[in-house]
Amino acid sequence: MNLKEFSNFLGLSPTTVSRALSGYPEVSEKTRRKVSEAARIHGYQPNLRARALALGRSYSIGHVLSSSNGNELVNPIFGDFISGAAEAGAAKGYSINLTIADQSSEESVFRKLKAQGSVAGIILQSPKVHDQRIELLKELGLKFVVHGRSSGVSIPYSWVDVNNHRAFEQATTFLAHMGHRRIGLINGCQDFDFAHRRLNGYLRALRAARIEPHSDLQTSGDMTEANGYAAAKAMLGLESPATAFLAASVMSAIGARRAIHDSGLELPGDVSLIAYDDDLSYLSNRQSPPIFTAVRSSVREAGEKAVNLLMSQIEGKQVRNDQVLLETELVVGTSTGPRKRVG
Amino acid sequence: MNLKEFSNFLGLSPTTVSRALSGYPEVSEKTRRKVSEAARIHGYQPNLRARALALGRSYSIGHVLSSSNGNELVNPIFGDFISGAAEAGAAKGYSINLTIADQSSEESVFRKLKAQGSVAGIILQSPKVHDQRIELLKELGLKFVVHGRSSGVSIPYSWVDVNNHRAFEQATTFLAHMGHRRIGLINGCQDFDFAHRRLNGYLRALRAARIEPHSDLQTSGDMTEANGYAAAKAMLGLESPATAFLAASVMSAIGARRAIHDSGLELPGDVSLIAYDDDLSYLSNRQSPPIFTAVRSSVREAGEKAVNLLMSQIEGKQVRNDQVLLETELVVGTSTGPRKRVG
DNA sequence: AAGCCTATTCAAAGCGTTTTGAATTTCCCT
DNA sequence: AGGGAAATTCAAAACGCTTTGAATAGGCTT
Repeated sequence: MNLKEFSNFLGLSPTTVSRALSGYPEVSEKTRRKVSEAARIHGYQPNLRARALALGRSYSIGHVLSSSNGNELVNPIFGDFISGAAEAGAAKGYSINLTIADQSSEESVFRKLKAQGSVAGIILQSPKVHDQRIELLKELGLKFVVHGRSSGVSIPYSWVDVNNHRAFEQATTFLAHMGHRRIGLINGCQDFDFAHRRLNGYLRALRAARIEPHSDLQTSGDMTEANGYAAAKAMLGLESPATAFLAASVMSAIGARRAIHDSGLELPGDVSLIAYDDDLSYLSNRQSPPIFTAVRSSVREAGEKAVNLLMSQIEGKQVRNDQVLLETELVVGTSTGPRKRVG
Repeated sequence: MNLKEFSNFLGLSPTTVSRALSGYPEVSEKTRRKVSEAARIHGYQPNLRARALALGRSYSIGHVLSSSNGNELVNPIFGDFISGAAEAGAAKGYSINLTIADQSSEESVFRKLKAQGSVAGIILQSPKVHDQRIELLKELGLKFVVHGRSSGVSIPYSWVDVNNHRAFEQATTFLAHMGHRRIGLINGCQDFDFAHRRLNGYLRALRAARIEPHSDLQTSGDMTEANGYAAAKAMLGLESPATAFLAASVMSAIGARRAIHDSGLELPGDVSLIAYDDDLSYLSNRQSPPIFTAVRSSVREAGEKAVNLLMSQIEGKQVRNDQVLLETELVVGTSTGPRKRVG
């Protein structure tokens, strides 16, 4: 059933029906009621494609999932992030348009999204240090919000990020106060901006505590269980082994925990461990007390915030470069304790 | 730049340009080359919304993410599944349309997708036992493929599923052959069809091995680390404790592993553990030897297969009810061993 | 060079909305 | 009852594409 048929059936013009349904004031309350009642009963809904064409905009928010070719690593936070984003969008009638692109085709995907007009705006994920895509998106004139920031990009843009620097500085300091001086950092991939900031926060705290940083105690890589295991295992095997760890995700923390057990050590008796906790729904660390001492910030909430920012940009008149910095909370769980005195 | 401008610029009619770009035979090779060259240089791409309207179909595949209200649990397999789906879709120019709905609004979301014509077809996720949505989708005349099956639904429909029954039967038998007789099942939520089938596979193997099933040894719930821990902990505390576990996901297996260590037991010395492994990219169990003995099937592959099935249904003339049953492989890792003889 | 058939190209009519500007109705006032 | 303003309603023109049916150009044959 299309508008023409439906309005014929009602004995009204398409104009009136369209206006009645969109809530314009030029239509009498009586006919509006009649129309919306009939629409409900007969299940009439305006065709979204036609509507988008006439309106010149699509009620859809683009996400481009990047598949680093070959290595098809899906970010574990993706599910929770997108679910938050979808919910925030749904509240205003937006749905999510998901595309996938490898590094080489990403630019052309953005251009296509722009030319085809299939999205009203874009959420950019996992920015790298000096991420080229930000300038590209500005240049293309696409509206976007970045989940994260990109060090080295000087033009203004809109973002939602966690205070990663402060989070890792705080966590490192916490361990230092417990007497730990061999603190291993199991970081995410260095290319990513958030990993970069976390490293800086860690180094800053070490400096403040007058602890010499050691490259042996700093690793970075995919935030998988396996990598967490390998990194922790290596740092426990050093001549002067780590007595505490900072893991970039609960997933790597789980791997580290396995390495600790494998090495015949106890948590938190022999070794301490702090995780960065994205508060993922299927990997909850919200027991009381929490399993892992952690710096926590909900990635779902970040998804919601990012979409809300984007929508205010879409609906707003002027371009705004709103920025939201989320703080983490340090929650103390059962994985940390004072450094064990040897001998 | 739209078609009219672009064709004006080329000194050709919109008709010819449109045909040249869509590869119709009625246009000379010479002009086609000229047109596509110019399109590349000037970055012309047909507006997707207008195209969809004219063609009467959208190049988009719908996924409805269900947010069981309040409890916002995102399925951990979602990321990998959707990434496989997106990739298969992208190969044929389809993008993914993601909507979110809670249980109560799900039906109206389907109706809306149909009425608005915003998707060419739908992928239905995580079917329950006798899932109402299947009949609804048939009735609405939407094309769809189910990821999983639904026991109790008798009408024919298209699906991609793993042989869950066989997988759990095989895993249980494997443990029984190692001498285990107290085998705990840490299952997914019973409402879901896959959990139902897994339970049946487990029971069948027990029967074949002449082991009496015990309700103490069967739990079901969200496939989280926390639940895996709680379930295993309880079964290890029984008067006659479990000596082996089957976990419905690697995530619950990790929780179970923690419970085992917490109870002062060793893996696989004291207790054995088999996981169902979705082969998630960030939770890989592909080390050699694998950490967990597991029944494995890639959920990413399932995503690809489901979308391919859907697209053949969309593009094909007649409605086909293709069905794909994926088999799991049993990979032996370091988490299983013969039952420890006591005393 | 004329004639015919085929290979190209084009103008115009959709697709299902929204929206502009005009036409109609309604209502109130004198 | 008549006139004018305000409140409703409508016809027609976009939006940017595809596609049908008609028109033109091109290539052969005689």
